[in-house]
Amino acid sequence: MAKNGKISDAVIRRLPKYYRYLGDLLKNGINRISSNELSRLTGFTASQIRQDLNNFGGFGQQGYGYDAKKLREEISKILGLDHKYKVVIVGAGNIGQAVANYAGFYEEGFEIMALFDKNPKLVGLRIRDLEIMDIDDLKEYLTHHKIDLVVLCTPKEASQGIADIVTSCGVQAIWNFAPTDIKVTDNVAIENVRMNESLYTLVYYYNEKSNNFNN
Amino acid sequence: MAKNGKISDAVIRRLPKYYRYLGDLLKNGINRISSNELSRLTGFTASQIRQDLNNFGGFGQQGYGYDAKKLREEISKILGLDHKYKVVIVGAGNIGQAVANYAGFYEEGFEIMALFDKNPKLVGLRIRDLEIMDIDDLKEYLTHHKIDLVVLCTPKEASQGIADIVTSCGVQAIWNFAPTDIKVTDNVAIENVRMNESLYTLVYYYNEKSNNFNN
DNA sequence: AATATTTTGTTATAAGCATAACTGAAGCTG
DNA sequence: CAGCTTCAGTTATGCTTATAACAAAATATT
Repeated sequence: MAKNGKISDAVIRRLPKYYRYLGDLLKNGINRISSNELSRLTGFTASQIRQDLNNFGGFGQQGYGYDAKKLREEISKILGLDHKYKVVIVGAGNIGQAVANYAGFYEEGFEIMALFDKNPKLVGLRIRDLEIMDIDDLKEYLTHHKIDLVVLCTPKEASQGIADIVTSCGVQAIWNFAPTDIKVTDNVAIENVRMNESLYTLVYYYNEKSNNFNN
Repeated sequence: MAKNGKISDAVIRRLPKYYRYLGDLLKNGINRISSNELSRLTGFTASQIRQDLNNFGGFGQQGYGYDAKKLREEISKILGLDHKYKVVIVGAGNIGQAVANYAGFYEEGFEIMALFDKNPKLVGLRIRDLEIMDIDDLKEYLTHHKIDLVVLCTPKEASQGIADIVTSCGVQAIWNFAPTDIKVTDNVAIENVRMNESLYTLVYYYNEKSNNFNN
């Protein structure tokens, strides 16, 4: 752990993977798991796994391992997946609709309350049970509904403006799919999904491997 | 740089961001940029930026800075964005369609050649200029077309199987949107877009910040 | 033209992170 | 139930990555 006592970002980003594999194990009826076995599954070293989990307390037992169900619940609590979250999607284009339609989020407690878009051709259209609303009504909506999380799927030119609006209405978490950097105050959590950067990185490694073949 | 002479992943993943901001600068008619100014824009330290760029050669000039156009071209070459790539999307559901419809990829040289899906209701449907093809014809298609990159947007149960098929047909790059770990041989580049993990991480930080408020 | 300033390239230092090693507790075996 | 094995928790080590410092080169200034 860092000297300031804060858990490092790298650790936090490994937790969802543990969470996923523990879920898989439970589905297969396996309830006992060692750091060694988890290492084999996740690709992280057993040492790292033990250290990661120990940041939050001793969830395991020497000579036995970890109880998969208990451990998964603990990680769930750490991440906050034991709560429900009210979500609004802004930008109901391709990505916005894809997020809205992704059933997996519902299962984990993310409830999509509304979708907004600027495009009159989209406004009024129904996605799942929700009618896409006019973005001009976003501020009004947010002042009357306590929303935890806004998914930002707007074109990059509009993103900062929307972010300003939603944070001014008290929203404290933004999941940003726009390929731009959003500035928010320190009390707002923001997480970027940078598909462009991901793709470019892939291409780099693709070429690196292809070049090897030509040597 | 690491001892083995290989550029570290962290460096590679910063390059797209430099690339993006350099593009923005050029759009605004700015052609001279210092590491200090780039630092202000990207949030990375000037020191890190200089070190990153120096991994690939001295693109700047002391006392002057970097020529934005030249530097952007260099990064383009490093990442391989100066080439064109033929892309096939497997899984034409929400995410597959979103990727297909995202115009930005075309601009950067990624040409979507075909879409495949298993669902008979989707097969035959047109996305942009492309008719969604039956997944049973995927192997046949790949044996007759040289494809650089496959975008995997299938349900997680199907993903490994599809990955096996496409790699056996010589595809050496997979952009995986399925929330599962795909095993590929060492000559295949794989990049995962883990939306679940991104969302869970966001929720962790959201709660961390909210808790602070209650103290 | 001489000097001060800017700014990179590069080296040195420090911080962060991951791996390895160790200790002791619990489970397993004969 | 004694000894052996397993395995988590924890400490120590090593490596990687980021930051800071510095020297040299080019630019800008007077």
